[in-house]
Amino acid sequence: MSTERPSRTQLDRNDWIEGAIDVLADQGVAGLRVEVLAKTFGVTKGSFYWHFKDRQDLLDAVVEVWKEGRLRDIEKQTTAPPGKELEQIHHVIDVYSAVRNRKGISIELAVRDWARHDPRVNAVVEEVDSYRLECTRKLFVQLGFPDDEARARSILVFAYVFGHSLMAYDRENPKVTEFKRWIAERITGR
Amino acid sequence: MSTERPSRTQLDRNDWIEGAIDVLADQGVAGLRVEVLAKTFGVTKGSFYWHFKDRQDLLDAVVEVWKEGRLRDIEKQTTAPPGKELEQIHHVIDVYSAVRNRKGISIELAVRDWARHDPRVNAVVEEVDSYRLECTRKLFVQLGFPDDEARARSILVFAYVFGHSLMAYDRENPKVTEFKRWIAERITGR
DNA sequence: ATTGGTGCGTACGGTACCGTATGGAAAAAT
DNA sequence: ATTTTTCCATACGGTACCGTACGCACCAAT
Repeated sequence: MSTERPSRTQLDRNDWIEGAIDVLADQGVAGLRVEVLAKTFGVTKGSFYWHFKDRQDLLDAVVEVWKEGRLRDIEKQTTAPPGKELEQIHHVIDVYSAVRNRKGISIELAVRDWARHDPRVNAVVEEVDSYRLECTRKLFVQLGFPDDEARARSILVFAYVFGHSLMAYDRENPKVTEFKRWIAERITGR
Repeated sequence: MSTERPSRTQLDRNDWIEGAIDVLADQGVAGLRVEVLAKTFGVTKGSFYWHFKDRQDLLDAVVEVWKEGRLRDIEKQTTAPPGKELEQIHHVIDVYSAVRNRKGISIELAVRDWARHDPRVNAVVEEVDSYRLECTRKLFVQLGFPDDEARARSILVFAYVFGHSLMAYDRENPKVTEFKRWIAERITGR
């Protein structure tokens, strides 16, 4: 229905995982059913149970792939040449609260909701959050802020962007861009 | 298992709805099953289908009750006598990001996740959000901020508190209180 | 040509639900 | 004391899944 590959002859573990992440993005874990997912690939679950032990095996793999992807992205987005730190932080805020990257936000929210009911997922999310906060803290420190203030600002950064995506406030408001800029300035400014 | 009433002889519609909200808080909509809910009351679903047309009927009622409750709370929490506006805003931030009120936060997150997959619920959430933002805007205006800035600060307030509850950053960090205070100051200060 | 592994289809039993039909006890109304 | 209404139990059919057993076609190696 959505992401139908031009019917490659074979499916491997990664194809299943990517498909699962697509479903996760717009249905949540609850919508992640083996037989349904198989149908989107045009195969039966006989194929699925060849590549995976059971449904939980797929879920574990999804979390793992998500985690690795996040850690890589965070590292990429929080390394800045000296003098570009502020710009980099603004970039982070933009990426997470943008209308583009809609899918990324959906995945983020789906995983977080998943984490609320699954301790193992929750542990992964906490790990990712810690890394995010730590990397952002460093950026603020390099900007000359004291360590505690850098920590507080990092928390504010991500609480804001995630909360903003929760509220989905992008409903046809022409001043939204202006508000976003003001807020970003408020978070990062002196 | 959780909120077992001392077995009142009868159950009415409201009992079911309140029980449903409890389940919603710690399982999400996906965990809201008729037969399961009946079991927590010590009755069978025969009782449920007496009070409700079907499962959707219960879900609609839950959303409605949630909405009304929110609107009342918002009004209560955003009316301040002149001179107490700042204090009131800080109170709002506290309530939503507190360790107490854990259930309220769980419900809030569950409803928001629900809204992502149900347009009708989404409409209600947007309505509630609008009211929250509007009421908070007024408080900021009364504090002397220009209108646009008041709007931006309102968005920041709720994006922050919801995002903060998403991150669940209250894990044994002794400085959390201090950070929260700094952030709240940053959001409301000049 | 035969063998063995790979990748998937088919078929099955089992579970957890939803919604309906029906009956029955107990309280309320008459 | 009936009758009616209220509230719930029981029983049933149906659906959407999960996981397993097994079969079959295809390809590679020998």
